[in-house]
Amino acid sequence: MEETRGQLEASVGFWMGITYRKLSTMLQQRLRPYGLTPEQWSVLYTIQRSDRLIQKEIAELTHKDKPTTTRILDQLEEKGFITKKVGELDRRAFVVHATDKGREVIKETASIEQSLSEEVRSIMTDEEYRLLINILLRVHDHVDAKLQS
Amino acid sequence: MEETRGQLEASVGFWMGITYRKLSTMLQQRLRPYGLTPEQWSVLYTIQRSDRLIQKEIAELTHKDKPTTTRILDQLEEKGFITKKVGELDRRAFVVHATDKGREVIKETASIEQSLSEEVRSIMTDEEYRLLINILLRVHDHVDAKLQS
DNA sequence: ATCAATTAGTTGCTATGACAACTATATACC
DNA sequence: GGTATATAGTTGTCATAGCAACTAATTGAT
Repeated sequence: MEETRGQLEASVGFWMGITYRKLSTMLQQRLRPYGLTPEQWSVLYTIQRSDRLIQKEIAELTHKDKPTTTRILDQLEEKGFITKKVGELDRRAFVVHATDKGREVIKETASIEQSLSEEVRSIMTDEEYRLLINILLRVHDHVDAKLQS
Repeated sequence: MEETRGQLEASVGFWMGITYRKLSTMLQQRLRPYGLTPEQWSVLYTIQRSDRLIQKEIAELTHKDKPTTTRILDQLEEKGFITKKVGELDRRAFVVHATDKGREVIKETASIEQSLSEEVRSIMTDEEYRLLINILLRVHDHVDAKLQS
């Protein structure tokens, strides 16, 4: 079956990228009316869920590097979804929290992300789903460990 | 186990993205000495494998859109890995083929991509690997069908 | 207490990808 | 044959990500 899919079918990495981008595009289309991209959504969701995080913590939770986090936060701030406040204990750090508008947009859009997740989940068995997550985490951790060295 | 991984663990899409980027970064680091990125590598590999493709075909085989394909081909051409020739039958199209230098660099680097693929494959059973590919394709096809409409 | 090393965040550069608007050529319809 | 439509490719814009170099504040070592 895979033989009909082009020359790179043997490389699970390429298929992971292709499938991920398709999923991301679909979420992007559904979120567009709310003025959020999928990555902005995930950052805002993380902020709103655990309020009073600093950027470093947001970066860790969302698995983004610091420059990417800075820029996504800039966009969320421009759109009025978050505010940044210089840390009281550590004046290098910014404490980020969601505005009412930010909490509101997450409330409105949470079902969009959730329904896409459920849609994906529905095309496989629970056992397959569990295994998929498990394999992704194993691959991630393996490669992550190698990248440190 | 997944509960310790942050707030987005329920969304397989986010984990697919995070894991894919880790894999891509690792391949990027290993390919760097050869002056190729993972995406450039996959395009050049595809060209060198089925010579005399036109850009549209390359785009389809590598699952990239036309603008992205144009730009990656521009970079490969600048580096002397490919040449473009106006099509004889269809003067809108460019026939792309790999130069000796392009074929040489794929020969030198094929083992890098292969060993990373094998490394990934080694951290799961054959059955898990088969299932992973199969699930990725199913998700891809499902979302792809939805995106058309 | 001072100076070095660490840490939080920013800025710049490059690559990729989605999307829209565009040019040039080819095909179809009448 | 001429016009409408489709197709191949390009260009521009924005968002994300990796990487390197940077600033400012903090911590640590003596």
